[in-house]
Amino acid sequence: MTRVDRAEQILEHAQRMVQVRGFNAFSYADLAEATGIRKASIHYHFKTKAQLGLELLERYTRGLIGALTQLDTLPSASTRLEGFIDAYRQTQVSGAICLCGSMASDAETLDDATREVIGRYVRLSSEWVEKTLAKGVEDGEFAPGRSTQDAAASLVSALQGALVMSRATGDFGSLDAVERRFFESFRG
Amino acid sequence: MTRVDRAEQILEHAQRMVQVRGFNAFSYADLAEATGIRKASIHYHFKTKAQLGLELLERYTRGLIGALTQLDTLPSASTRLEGFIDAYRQTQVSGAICLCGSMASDAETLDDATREVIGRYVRLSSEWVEKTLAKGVEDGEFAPGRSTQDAAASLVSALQGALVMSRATGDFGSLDAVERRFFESFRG
DNA sequence: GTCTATAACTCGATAGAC
DNA sequence: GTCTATCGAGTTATAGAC
Repeated sequence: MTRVDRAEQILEHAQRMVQVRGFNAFSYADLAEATGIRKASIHYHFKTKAQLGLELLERYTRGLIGALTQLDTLPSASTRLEGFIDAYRQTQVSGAICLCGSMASDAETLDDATREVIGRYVRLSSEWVEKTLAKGVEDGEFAPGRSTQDAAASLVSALQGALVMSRATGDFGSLDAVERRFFESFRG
Repeated sequence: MTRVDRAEQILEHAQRMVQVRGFNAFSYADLAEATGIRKASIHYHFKTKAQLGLELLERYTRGLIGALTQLDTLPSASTRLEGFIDAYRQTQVSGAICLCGSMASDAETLDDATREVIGRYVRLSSEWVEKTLAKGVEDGEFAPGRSTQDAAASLVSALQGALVMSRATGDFGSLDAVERRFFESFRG
């Protein structure tokens, strides 16, 4: 297997493990078992676990940017925002939480560079929602009056929280509640 | 030191560590250093780490029930809800996240009994908010029309998420945004 | 209750052969 | 690129003295 393919395979498994179990609850031994190569070979691709975590987040952020670019091609602000929320729903039904939400929980055990990428992901999300919301208001699709900035920050927090809570309660309904309240507040 | 005092002291330190670093990122050695006794003595009070985690959550839930009972003595629904949100703000400024939010992130590494207590905590919170909101509407303090159940589930998710996100971004403003939007939606 | 000592294991990481 | 082998440190947990 080529270097990039193998690295990609490792990142794929590692991401899933972080999203399901947490960054401090999986090991190179787990990755070795999942990929079918030995621990030492994982170190060849990712020298340290901290480095693996950083590349995981950078890759995840690239994925976000790609997804948002895709969503931007949709015709209305509401369909774009529905698509955004749907991505969280997909994460939820797969039994995972957001990679950044998971790593933010362990933030104090990570280095500054890694924490910075998490912050950037959250800001990117929030700013995209705010921009999309403002466009919707501008186009007359949404009712004006509410703060688009507060709405964006609230939505991102609520979606992140809903994923974490639903895994503990087994109740997936809070994500729907978040979505309903979000759109309700911009109804004319 | 008596048995109960020592156990209480250990729980106090352990809770802080879980809220700041995560359940899988602190050890009996850390607790030994914090309390000034040896690792083996910690095991005398809490046989296993899983047992410590369970007792941590049960104690935290008792704290919630006590706090909600206190809040129920306040004169209006809005002051009660402000008090509820303020508790999250205090957690935030102390650099921590909710104990249940932290452990919910590691939920897949915990046993069923422990997960159950987390779920109970979330349900208790959400039901109290819903009840308080409904009372406010009934008393004419809040405008009717919105689903109190959706609002409660959204608020709890958003507060939990805001704590996690703010630690990664360094921006404490999302909690204020959540609060403003929550009360805004019930304004006449 | 708290101690010392240690078992049994897992962790991230490295050296060096192929 | 992947392997075997191993290091040193950390982990939870227990036995038994005081």
